[in-house]
Amino acid sequence: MALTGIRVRAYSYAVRYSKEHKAQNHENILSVAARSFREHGGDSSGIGTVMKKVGLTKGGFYRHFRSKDDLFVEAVARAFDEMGRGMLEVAKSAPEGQALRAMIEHYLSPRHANSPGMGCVVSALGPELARKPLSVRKRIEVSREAYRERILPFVPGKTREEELAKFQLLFPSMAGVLTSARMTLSATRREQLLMEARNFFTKCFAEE
Amino acid sequence: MALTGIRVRAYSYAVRYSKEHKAQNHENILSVAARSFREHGGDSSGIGTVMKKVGLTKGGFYRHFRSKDDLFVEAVARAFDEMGRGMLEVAKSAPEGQALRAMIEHYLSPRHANSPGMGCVVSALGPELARKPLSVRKRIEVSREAYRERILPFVPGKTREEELAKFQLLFPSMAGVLTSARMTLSATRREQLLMEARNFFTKCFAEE
DNA sequence: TGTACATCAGTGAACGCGCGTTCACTGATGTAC
DNA sequence: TGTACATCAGTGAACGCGCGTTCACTGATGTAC
Repeated sequence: MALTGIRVRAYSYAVRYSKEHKAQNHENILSVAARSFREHGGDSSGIGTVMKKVGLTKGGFYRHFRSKDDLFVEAVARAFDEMGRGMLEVAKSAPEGQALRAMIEHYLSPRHANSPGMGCVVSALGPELARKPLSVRKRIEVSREAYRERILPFVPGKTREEELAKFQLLFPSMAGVLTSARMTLSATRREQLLMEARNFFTKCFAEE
Repeated sequence: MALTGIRVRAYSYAVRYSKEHKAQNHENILSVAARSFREHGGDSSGIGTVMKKVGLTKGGFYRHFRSKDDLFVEAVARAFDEMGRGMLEVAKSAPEGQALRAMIEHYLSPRHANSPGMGCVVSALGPELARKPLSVRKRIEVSREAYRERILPFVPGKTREEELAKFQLLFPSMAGVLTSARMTLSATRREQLLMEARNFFTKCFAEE
């Protein structure tokens, strides 16, 4: 055993399942986790549950990730990516000059409010992310910045600083409103809040 | 034992500790919990830790609360109350007509961003609250509404509906920005974000 | 062509740990008589 | 005035449970020879 580590491997052995098979399971774990974390929070969604939903047993988890923290970081990255992809689609299929408006309406839609598992990471996990240890927060900030960079081209502004400043106000504010909407029990009051917020943010950020 | 339950009690017996002593411990548990929940989240701050900080053992907890959920609800109520009290102080010591502006500056201060354990419940626990079972959310909504009613007199508006609409936009938005600020690793970027947000919200809501 | 064997994704049982909760007990109190 | 006793806040050990993690094992694969 100890010797094999030193021995030069001139060829690669076959694996039980194809590389594609493993990659597929890896993807499945990630996307199930990305949803589960946003839906139930990091502490309340366990590895066992995630793996069962993927169709595997929890023991196999560690062939894919080194720890739950690792999964968390990668699932959050996946969630930011999904969210970014959705936003880009909305922006690109909006009429000329209406991209940001369309994104605001998408973000503050009842649909988004009612499906946290498929929605914005900040609104679903923000405070929890802020409490994570530094090493985790550093990695999460990277994927958050990637998300921001995808949205930024659709934020009006003369300079990049101006765009950044607007983004940093608009998106966190919308996240807060969305969280607040999710806290609101009455469906009519929730939808009213979302509507007022759509009007407000559109007027402030997406009108010329 | 079984019989004593049926017997009519014509008087009340003395207790080991005075009523004040128990009430004091009750208060201590609540305020330690209110802080601990906001600092570490509901799942990560345990009854044992809270009781130890109060100077008691965890077994005694159930002489004060029926369950952890009960503590959570009451601690959140306490947190809303503390927050409301602080806000009122800020509002009342502000110059004439500057109350809301002062509250915005207080809310979006670096001090508030750096001490989640003593700050806004929505910013520290929002998504978690939205995930709680209905019975818990109902009780929490009550204390949130009490908080809102204390702030409302300082929100400008011709009708109550107008004030409500403004409150519902301003405070959740600020909560989102605060959470986002707490997620931001760079202290300078965090303070810059807070400053920009103070300017923005003041301009939008507290200027005539 | 045949066979021994290195591979590693996935299994399922087990581990230690901390949690919320329970419970028999303690002991200071002060009322009942 | 004296004493038996009901009280209940708080103690500390124990409970069951689910969690993240570990590990010996399985078994299909296909290369080395």
